[in-house]
Amino acid sequence: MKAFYATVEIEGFTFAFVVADGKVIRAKFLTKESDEAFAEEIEREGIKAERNPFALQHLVRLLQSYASGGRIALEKVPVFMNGSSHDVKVYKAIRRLTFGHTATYGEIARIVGSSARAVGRALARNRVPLFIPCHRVIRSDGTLGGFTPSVEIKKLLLKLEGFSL
DNA sequence: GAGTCATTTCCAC
DNA sequence: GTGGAAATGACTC
Repeated sequence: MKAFYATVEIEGFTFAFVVADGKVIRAKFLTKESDEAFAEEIEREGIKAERNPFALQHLVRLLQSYASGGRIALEKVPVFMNGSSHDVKVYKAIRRLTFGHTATYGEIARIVGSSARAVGRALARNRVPLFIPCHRVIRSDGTLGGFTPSVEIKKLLLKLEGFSL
């Protein structure tokens, strides 16, 4: 598969994403690893990704304005969802959450007919964070819950969307 | 199967 | 109201 990748700085974190066939197939906040390491990780999955911010400049701009506080509907960007049918149901439910809205794990669970615990597991495996806005899913007691790789990122993203934490 | 979770809910204090 | 335990369901090994 032929794919392109690019990175964007969001609030001091590097966000890398891979696009193939006009869809985002993989995204990740890089905490420790370099973007080269990210490219290698992608390649191990059988995807040859070439760094080409120019080809992806539309998305790069979108992310940059999101990073500077713009109301960008990232959940509208086409993504490739892989995972079990349960995972995909969870992802679809979450993509209905628009900018500035949140839901609890339990609410998502009721929509897809599973349990809060299972929703958390599905989100932990989310391959396209931000585009599937898993940071908008919080715990019912008002605390954040978890985030991979770091809740600090979840906190930042929610702050970007206007929540005071 | 047993063990692992990015949770929730219920029931004693 | 708080704290702990049980229920929970999908997943991995």
